[in-house]
Amino acid sequence: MPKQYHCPVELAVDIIGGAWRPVILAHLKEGVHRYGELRRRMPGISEKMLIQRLRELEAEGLVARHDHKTVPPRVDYHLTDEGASLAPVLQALYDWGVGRAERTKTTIDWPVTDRRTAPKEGTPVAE
Amino acid sequence: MPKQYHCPVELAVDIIGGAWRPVILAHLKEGVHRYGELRRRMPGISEKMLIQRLRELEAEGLVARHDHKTVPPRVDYHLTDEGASLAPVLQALYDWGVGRAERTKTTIDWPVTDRRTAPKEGTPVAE
DNA sequence: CGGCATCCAAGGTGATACTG
DNA sequence: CAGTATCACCTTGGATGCCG
Repeated sequence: MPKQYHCPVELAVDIIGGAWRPVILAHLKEGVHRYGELRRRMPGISEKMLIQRLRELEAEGLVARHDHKTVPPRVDYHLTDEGASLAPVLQALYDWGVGRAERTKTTIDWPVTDRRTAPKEGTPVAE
Repeated sequence: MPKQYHCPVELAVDIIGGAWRPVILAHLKEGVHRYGELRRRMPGISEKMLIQRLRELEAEGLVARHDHKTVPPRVDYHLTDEGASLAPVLQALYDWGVGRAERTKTTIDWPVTDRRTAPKEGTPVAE
C-alpha cells in the first residue's frame, strides 16, 4: 500500500511540496532552462539540493532533462506537459508572493536585473 | 537581516509551504472550523503537528483562533482576510491534485463519506 | 474536547572536495 | 559547465502521556 491521501491538496503537496520544488518549477515555467542559470536564480539552494530536486521532479515526470553532450557540458531542463499543467498553481503562488511582499514590506532580492522574468513566448534563453 | 528571498515563490513557499499548512488552509477555506473536525479531516497528521502548524499560521496572520471558553472546550479556527487571499493558490492546488489523481489512478481516501468539506453549521461551501 | 511537554529516530541539508 | 561523493549536523516529525 503506497500512500493514502485524504484530500487532493495532500497529494499535490506531496509531489510539488517542499522548499525548492515550486521555485524550480516556477523558474522553468518562465523559460529558464540551463542548470547554471537555475543556480544563479536560486542563490539560496546548494548544488546538491538543486540536483536532488531536479532528479525527483524528473522521476515524477514533471521535468525532462536534455543533455547536449557537448564540451563544455550543456544541460537544460524543461517542463513536461505534466509539469506545465502546474502553471495555475505556480502562477497563483507567484502572484500571492508578490502581494504578500508588498503587504509586509518585504523586498525581493532578484539575482538578475534585466530580462527573463516573464518571457511570454518561445525560449530565447537556450538555443 | 531576517531573510532574503530571490523570488516571490520562495517567499510564498516559506510561509505556506510544508506538508500540512496548505491542507489546513484548504480545509479552513472550505468551511471547516473546529479543531476536532480538522483532525478528523486529516487522519495523517499528528496532534502535535496540527497544533504546531495552526500556531504558525496564526502567528503569520493567516488564521485566527476563537476560543468559546465553554465546557466542554470548543475552539474554532477561521481564515483571516490575509488567509482568504490564498484562495487562488489553494484552489489551484486542489484542482491540480484532482487531475493528478485521475491521471495517475490514485484514489483519494476521504475521511468523510458524503460531500467534500462541508461544514456542520450548514454554511454553503460555494462550489 | 482541546492542548502541551518530552523523548527519540529519521532524514533533510550544508560544506567541502573531486571528476569528466 | 555540470555534476558526484562523503561527512556531520540539526531540524522535523511521530509516539506517548498528562492536564484543564
